[in-house]
Amino acid sequence: MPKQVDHVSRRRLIAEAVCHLADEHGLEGVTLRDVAARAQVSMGAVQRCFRTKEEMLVFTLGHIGERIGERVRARLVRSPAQSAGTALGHAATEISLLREEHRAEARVWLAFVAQAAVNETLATTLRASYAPLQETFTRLIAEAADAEAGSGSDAGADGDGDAGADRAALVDPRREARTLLALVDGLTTHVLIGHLTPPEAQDVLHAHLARLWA
Amino acid sequence: MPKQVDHVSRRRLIAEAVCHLADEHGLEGVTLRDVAARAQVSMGAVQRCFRTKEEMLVFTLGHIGERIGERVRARLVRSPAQSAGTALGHAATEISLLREEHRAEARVWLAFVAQAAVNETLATTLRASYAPLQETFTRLIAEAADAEAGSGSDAGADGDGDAGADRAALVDPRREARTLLALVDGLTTHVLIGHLTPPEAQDVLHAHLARLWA
DNA sequence: GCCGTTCCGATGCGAGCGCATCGGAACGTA
DNA sequence: TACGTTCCGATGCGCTCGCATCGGAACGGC
Repeated sequence: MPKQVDHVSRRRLIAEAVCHLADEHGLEGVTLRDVAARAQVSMGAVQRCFRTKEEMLVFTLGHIGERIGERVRARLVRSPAQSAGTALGHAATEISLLREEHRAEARVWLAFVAQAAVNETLATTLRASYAPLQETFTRLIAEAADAEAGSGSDAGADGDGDAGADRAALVDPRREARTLLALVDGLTTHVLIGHLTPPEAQDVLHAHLARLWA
Repeated sequence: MPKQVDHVSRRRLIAEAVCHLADEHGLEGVTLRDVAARAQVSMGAVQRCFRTKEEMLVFTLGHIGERIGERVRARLVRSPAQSAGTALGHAATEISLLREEHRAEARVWLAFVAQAAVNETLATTLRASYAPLQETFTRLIAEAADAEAGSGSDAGADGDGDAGADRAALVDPRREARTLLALVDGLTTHVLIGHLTPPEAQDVLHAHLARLWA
């Protein structure tokens, strides 16, 4: 066998270049030539890895989705000892992409989301990333509600003596997960366009989470 | 004076054409030629109205923002007799753009939001639309909280006897407005990419509003 | 009726795009 | 070492883009 290259890692390398360019100039600023230049490979190499530009974009989107999902998972195993409620807060903070180092990722994500609204292939890829994310959040919320129902309230300020079980029955974990996911995406968007500052968004998110249990 | 045309109405006509095209193929599918064809004018006419493409896009964005803001305002004056709480619900439903006839508007909006993340001019225009919207929601929430504090709870199911005043003090209207705005935008986005169905989003929104007062 | 002004449709230009093509470099195998 | 296979960098093609240009149509004032 003659020269052989690692296609997988090269595809990832190219996907990273796509991300950098999309972060700077939006998806419209992503051209095969610029991608090749940014990835330090030739255009021919890019064309070998991806038959068309769309194939490249779809792969990149999947790549980002995987990375974000992985980050949430990593964050969850990093803090397993604490309550499900705090774990939920950590996970939500993780996907809100508010920290400066993830701002670029958020911009790229937003660019793809907009494109997915008019491109079914991208939309499918995007949904494939959202589904497990929502699943994870649903589970976390259910666990947190169970924990709250089982023990007394740990951080509540008011003297409400009602059993948590009642509240757990009132909270629909799936609906709450959807709410949280949509809220986080909306906050991220508003930060990106400068309508909210990161601390303001953080404050909103924190308040929402706090109300979930209070 | 020789031939004179109504520039204002022509600009609006062109803006509508931009919206139609952006709805179908995203902002990338908006070219001067296609816009001219869709608006049934020549390319020269488009170039006369807008010196550059960007100027056209900025105007279009402002146009949409104005239209949405106007719709909210119209909805509010149409149902003034009811409580501030229901008015809030109506306004939120209005900007969530979930109804089929507004889905196109939502897609265009999303396309512009994504572009605004990498284009300061668009971002400024966008913020100019969000600011009064948030202002309106802040006011509505404050009024609703006041009304709740003044009278007894009207729809609460639990037998909680706490005075509403305490709760009103706990609710920060501005923060709630930010939350609601972000949630609505997130829900709209998730509907557009097919992650949620309109009824699901409607359900989430309704539950969130209900919890605001309960 | 001629003129001055405003408008616009058609056309051209340079640039940049995605994609196809191909000659040769690189490298394991015999 | 000679060969066969895999890879890739360079180049070209056809196309579309935003924008500039310009000749003439439309129309009120003199």
